[in-house]
Amino acid sequence: MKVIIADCSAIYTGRGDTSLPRGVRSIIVKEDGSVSIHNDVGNKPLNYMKEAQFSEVENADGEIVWNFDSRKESLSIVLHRTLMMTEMPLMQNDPGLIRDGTENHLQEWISRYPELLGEGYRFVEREFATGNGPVDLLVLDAKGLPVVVEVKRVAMLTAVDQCRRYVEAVKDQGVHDHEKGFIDFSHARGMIAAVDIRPKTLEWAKKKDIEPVLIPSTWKSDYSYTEESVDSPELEEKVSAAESKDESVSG
Amino acid sequence: MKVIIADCSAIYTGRGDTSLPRGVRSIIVKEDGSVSIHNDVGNKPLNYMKEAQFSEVENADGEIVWNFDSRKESLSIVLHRTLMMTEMPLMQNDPGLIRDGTENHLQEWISRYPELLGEGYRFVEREFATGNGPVDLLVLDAKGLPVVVEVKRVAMLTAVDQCRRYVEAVKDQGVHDHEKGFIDFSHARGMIAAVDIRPKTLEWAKKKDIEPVLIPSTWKSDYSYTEESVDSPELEEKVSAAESKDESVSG
DNA sequence: TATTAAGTGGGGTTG
DNA sequence: CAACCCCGCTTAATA
Repeated sequence: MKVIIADCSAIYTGRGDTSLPRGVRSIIVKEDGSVSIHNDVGNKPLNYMKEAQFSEVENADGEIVWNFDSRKESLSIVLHRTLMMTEMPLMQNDPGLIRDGTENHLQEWISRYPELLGEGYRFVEREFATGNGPVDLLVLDAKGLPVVVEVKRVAMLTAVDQCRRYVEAVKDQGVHDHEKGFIDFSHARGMIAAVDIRPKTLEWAKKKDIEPVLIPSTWKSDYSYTEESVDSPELEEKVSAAESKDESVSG
Repeated sequence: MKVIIADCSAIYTGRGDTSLPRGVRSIIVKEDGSVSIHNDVGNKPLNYMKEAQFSEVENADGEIVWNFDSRKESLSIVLHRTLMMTEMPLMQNDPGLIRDGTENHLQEWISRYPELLGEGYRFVEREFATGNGPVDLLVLDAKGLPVVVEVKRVAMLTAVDQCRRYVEAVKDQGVHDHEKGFIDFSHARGMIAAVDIRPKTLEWAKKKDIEPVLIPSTWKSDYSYTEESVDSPELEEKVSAAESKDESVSG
């Protein structure tokens, strides 16, 4: 990884178009060709590009220009004055971050306890294809009628939007020949299962006949207690995989 | 800005929970207290936190531990071995990035040419509050009926969701006493104005009575040609504002 | 402070 | 490759 401090300006064209006025910033170039320009505020870079093709040229004013190009975008950085440049090797094949308590975990956990959603509810499928995107959970209520469940940690208005879209999509399917038996989607209902449902979202969901279900925030501790394949094994796996490949300074 | 290269590990708790296994990475600490941990791939940090309260302690193994705390979250970094540490001042009051061709620009441009949306259409308001979020454009059609317009550069399914939510929200308002006259929202319609509408989105929009309108991709050149208050003035304003406040090394 | 939405969103997954 | 969705999204604007 290279770190450069420089009085620089930049122009990006690609998915958008941006220009960065002249100023002293840090430029970080990674081993894979990724580059980012940082000011001294916040975590996001001002400009950036990943896995780019690098080339150095000189402009009409005799200044160094770094070009980073990929198929669809390009970033051009003018180094008006370079104040510092250092380079240090980092770990290769970084195992990366272990996330816990993600929506995916929550979804998996709820699928094991469908009774949380309603008495007599039965789990059918996760990530069920509706035709307008996969819905988190497909379950059957006590009467055997399908319920389409959008799982969220925090539910906002867009969760209601999503859920309605799925309900309407499955209704278009009519009767579905599922491996677990025929499912008649013509009377499908929508449901939002979330640890936190915002007041406005709650109101809107009820108005649109999407049933809100609150999941107790204690689910996480129960999850890590019951589900042994989550914490340490995943970590150990990642670490050992990384170590076996790693040839970096950390070895 | 400080840049540290260290063999480190980290634990974050806050909006989620993550753990970062031990490895050599770069740690960047900015002037405002923001911190981020980078590996040698991509532009995104592994762990990060903004505007945090810093404290340094020592753990049971005699290693240095950096804690970054804010009201709702905390990041703890164990420095097993520090390999490098440098510090350099950057520009203060960075003018930041100038974006061009944003959705906001597109929205403003369309509002000047409401005829694009339909013959005899009149512009009423941008960012009109619907009660379920602000809609990009509120216009009146040739008959004087309100049309709620969602503007997008690229329209996906969520654009249809949004637009429908706005239409349904304004319909709840009934007759609205707008400064430009009474508007009867009971017959409000929805519209998506976008440079690119994806096939599936187009299909879904039609199905849900949201009228799709394609904006020619040439809008950008027309915009920068006709709208003089966009490019150079904004840049100059930002730069001069920054310079007047700036006390950094770039001055 | 909370809500809402855009972003060069990033990144992973699935068809 | 496109479509779709989660993310500790981040950041900005607005009420």
